[in-house]
Amino acid sequence: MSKFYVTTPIYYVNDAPHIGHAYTTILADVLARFHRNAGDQVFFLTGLDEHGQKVMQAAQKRGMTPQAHCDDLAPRFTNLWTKLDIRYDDFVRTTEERHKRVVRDVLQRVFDAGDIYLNEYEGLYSVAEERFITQTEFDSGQFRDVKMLKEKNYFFKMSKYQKQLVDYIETHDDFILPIHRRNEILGFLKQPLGDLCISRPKSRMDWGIEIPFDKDYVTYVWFDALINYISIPGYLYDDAKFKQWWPADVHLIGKDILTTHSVYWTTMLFSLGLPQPKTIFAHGWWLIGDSKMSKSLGNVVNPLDLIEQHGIDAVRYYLMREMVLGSDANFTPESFIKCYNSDLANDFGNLLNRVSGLIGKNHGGIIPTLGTLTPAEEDIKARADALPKQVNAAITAFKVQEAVVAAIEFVRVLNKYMEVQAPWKLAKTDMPGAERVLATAASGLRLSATLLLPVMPDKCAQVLDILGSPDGKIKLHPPLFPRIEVET
RNA sequence: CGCGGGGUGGAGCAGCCCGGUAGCUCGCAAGGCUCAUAACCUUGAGGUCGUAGGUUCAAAUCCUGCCCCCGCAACCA
Repeated sequence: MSKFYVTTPIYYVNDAPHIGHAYTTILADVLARFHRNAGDQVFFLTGLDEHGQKVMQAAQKRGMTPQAHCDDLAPRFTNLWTKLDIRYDDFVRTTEERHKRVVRDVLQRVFDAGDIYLNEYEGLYSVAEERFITQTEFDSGQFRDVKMLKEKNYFFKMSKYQKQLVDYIETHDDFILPIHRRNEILGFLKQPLGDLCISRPKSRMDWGIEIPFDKDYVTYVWFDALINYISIPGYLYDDAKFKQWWPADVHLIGKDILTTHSVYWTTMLFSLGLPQPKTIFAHGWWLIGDSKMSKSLGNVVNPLDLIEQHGIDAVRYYLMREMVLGSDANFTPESFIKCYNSDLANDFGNLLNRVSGLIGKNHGGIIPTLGTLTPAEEDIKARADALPKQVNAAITAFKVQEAVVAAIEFVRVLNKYMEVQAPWKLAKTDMPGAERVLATAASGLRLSATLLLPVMPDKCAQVLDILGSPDGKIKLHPPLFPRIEVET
């Protein structure tokens, strides 16, 4: 038995959650559930990033104080997580004192260690990005709201750790995944790394955590936010807890925030003398019908709509089944319906109906016991024995799609087995044979449901309840995944 | 030389890091079954894995060149 500490990014509270937030969080939940089922001690942390300029602006626009704005939006996230069946172990809000005190302490420590210095800087500042940009970046034309700004600020000596970071990445294969992201970062690190501006003068922006050694400044939102990964497990305040959980096993992130995690965060940890997380995993984006999801295009998918129509488990299944971790995936209602009908209705749900129906009709509703195996059952059993290992290996390698596919393929094997053995025929001539087949199918279905439990907690629990145990009585049930009929 | 992603049977994809007879789902055709959510099962048609070279006994997979497609104001996993 080991421990598993998984994090999601803490989401920036300037708007309502969308499918992207939901995806990352569901992914974390699925991994967490797999590890819990494997007997691991699990700590699953998610939460909200509530400081920074954009939050302040969003609040101003609504005529609210930043805190009131955050307090208003926070339940929209937590309520969604409830609806999505997310079982996190802790939920951090960066405006909480238990987080802020650690950020202040970290700033002080890094400062005392000589890794923070004050410097006057004049340069191009992107209001939108909340940071100074280089001339090259400005020339790219990708930044708006750029103005010349001259001010004193505190800088973190990121450059000091560049070599150490490169060495670390090169000697730790699983540190940044997938591999192409690792190469991307190594490529980025071939250029000299600058230092990171980590302060904002209150005169310009005061919605943040005050820097302990200079009350005229608050700290940069990323320097604040990243620390949640250690503040919540008790860094500096609960040694036992911190020792138990840190380093994290995986920081799940979207590919857009790879640099902040693999460069900013890692060098911060070096400065603190803390071990690095085992893995930083950057997944891809959900594209909506081949284009990026964006609010201005109006194609942002609200996960709640889908859930209301088809149930949370189907949505969780689709998201895990469809995206190869690390690549982008395409979200369309059509592909959702295909995936649902094919895997869940026709294969999984239908197999349950076949098995439970036959047991009900021919065997008095009592789930038969196995009896003597024939080669056909030996074959099923061999596959069944191999399956959990296969699924666990896939999960360990962050190949969630593979794990899900392996489980559903086994369901197809069972459907085929049923077809070949035809227990509905055997019932007329060979009752023990019919029982043997149905017992095998029921047991296989229980295994599939057990393996898919992390992905579809509710539906799989229902399957396990319906099929109970050998010798038990099946429960009557409506179709678990009614087919979605598409009107043409 | 801006950055990144991608080009695999009709559609959507996996495989590529760790070379070894090209796989899945959907669709299509024929057949089977009839317990089941018009679901299930079998067989078949259909691909020189963008392209030109290279390495190798062997390349979708590694290397090099080229072509084509997509995304890149803000929001944002």
